[in-house]
Amino acid sequence: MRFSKMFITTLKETPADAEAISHILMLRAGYIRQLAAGLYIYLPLGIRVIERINKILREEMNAIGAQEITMPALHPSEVWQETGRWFEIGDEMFRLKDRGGRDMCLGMTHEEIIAWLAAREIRSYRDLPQIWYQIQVKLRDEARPKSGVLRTREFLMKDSYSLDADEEGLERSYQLHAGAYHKIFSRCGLKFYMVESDPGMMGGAKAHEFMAPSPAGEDEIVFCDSCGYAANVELALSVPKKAETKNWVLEEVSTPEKRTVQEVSNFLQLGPEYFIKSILLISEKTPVLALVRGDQELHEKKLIRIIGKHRQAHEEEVKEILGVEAGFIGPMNHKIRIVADVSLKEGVYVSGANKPHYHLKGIRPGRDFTAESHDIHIAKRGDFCAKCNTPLRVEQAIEIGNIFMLGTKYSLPLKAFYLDKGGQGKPIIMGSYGIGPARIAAAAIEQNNDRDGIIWPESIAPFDVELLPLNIKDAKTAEIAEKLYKDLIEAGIEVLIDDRDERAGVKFKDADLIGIPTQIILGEKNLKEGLIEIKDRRTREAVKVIIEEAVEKIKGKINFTHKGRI
RNA sequence: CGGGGCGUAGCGCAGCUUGGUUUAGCGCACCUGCCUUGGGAGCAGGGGGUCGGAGGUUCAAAUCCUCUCGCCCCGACCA
Repeated sequence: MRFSKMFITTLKETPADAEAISHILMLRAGYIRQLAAGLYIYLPLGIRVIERINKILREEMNAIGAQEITMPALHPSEVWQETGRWFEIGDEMFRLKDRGGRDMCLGMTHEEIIAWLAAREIRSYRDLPQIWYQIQVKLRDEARPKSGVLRTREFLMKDSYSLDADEEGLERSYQLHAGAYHKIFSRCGLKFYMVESDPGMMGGAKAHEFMAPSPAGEDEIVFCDSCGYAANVELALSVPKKAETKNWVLEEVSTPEKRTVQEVSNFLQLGPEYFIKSILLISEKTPVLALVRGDQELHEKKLIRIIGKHRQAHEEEVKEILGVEAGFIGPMNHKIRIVADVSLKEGVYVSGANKPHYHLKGIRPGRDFTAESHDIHIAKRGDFCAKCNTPLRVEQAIEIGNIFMLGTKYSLPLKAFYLDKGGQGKPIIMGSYGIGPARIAAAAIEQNNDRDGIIWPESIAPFDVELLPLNIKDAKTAEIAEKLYKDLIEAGIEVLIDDRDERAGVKFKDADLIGIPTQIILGEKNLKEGLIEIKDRRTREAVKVIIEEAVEKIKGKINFTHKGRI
């Protein structure tokens, strides 16, 4: 491809709207343009990267026996009503009516459509297992699109779905996907982790996320370097540092106007780890008192899994239910359900006395109150691994893929059944698996860039090499550049030749910005000696080679295995 | 949805507080010519905006007021 013919518009300055590195660089280097919030145009360079990623996706999906199909982005509401998600999902679903007044929606994911298809086409256990996938657009009316291509309202997704006869089959399909995902992200040159994740509204028993560590990521993941435990903070278990058990006897202490843990802690000159925070919540059925240690934060999502959907109680409700004003609530003498964090299994604490302006010192869990014990705090750095007691690490990351075991959540309502060997009708066991190609591209940039621009992993760069004839008006330069260009293409290498009549500085700057991993520099002085330069974008190391040997040397530098070309 | 910031030429910005001396300005980009060719050159000439939109105040509005649309960031949410 010729630079002069290709639509490449680089920007010298950082657009004011961009903050994330990948967003800034994709804009500046001419990969994308923004149409509206969360809606992006992919320019010629951008689509080349996406296509290369998609090629890897297809190869690895096909390798585990998955079959490509394509489903509509526009869905009738009925299938979504049958699984209930039409009603469960709120504003995030784009809804519309067709000319006949029928409710429709734009597909945010395709479990319903797959189950619909399976219900019609799968009849016997002999038809199973199946893995179907597509690389197609998803539409979600995100509350807050952000960080360029990292969170958008319309995005490409490789989504696959497994159909199995039983749980063992699902486990196999799940493992096949986990394996394929490892290969995909490795081939894309990403640093990533597979972590346990919350199945959330997708339903089902087990789920994992693939996370590319980056400060631009929206997720936090917790790691144990000793036993390998890795999980999203949304469900990560941890054991907070123990507080020394004091020799207190149970006594009331006066704490006038001191309501928050912070205030009482300062007032009594005691660390927050000696306090019990008591939070009254109203779940769908009943009030629940949640207890966490004063230095811990209550984790809403963990609690949802235990008591279901809930909200904080209003001030009046606190008085009505517990008979005391907020700020002086303690765990003792209540008749309602109490859920305490695991860190409160033992120790001795201070908490509200259930009496205005008084706290109780010397409270012992078990003796003074009883509660259900669950991990309901937010795991943080320095906490200990719940499995092996090693200090945990926390890292920010971009979610680049996820895998879910769904079970029968979709097959039952959509009547996707098959007949087993005994002629019995059984629901198909499903799994669903997603990867966002744009997030792979953005994560690759977040993980690989420098002051001058992008440094693409070879496998997903828009081109393998960029040819830089510095002075295109010099006849010899032009002639050698053209020959090299043709020879490289013939050798199966994808080349961008900067054939513009620009000064050397401009070409260098653009080449570094665009980030093609290998640069071939043709300067007049070197050419006179029969030499060209092969320069590595990442290390900036350059080697001079004899023109005649250039093609072989370049082929040697490019990692062909990475591209799956062998 | 709550909080904050911002909309002036393709991009980055100044002007707005104290309305009129601005036919709205600067840098980059763009067009023409000369010159230059190893890290976003130089000189000369030139084109382009009516200040997000609507309404209002005023003799006079980019500047003041009201409404509205859009974008970014933090939070909530996130199948």
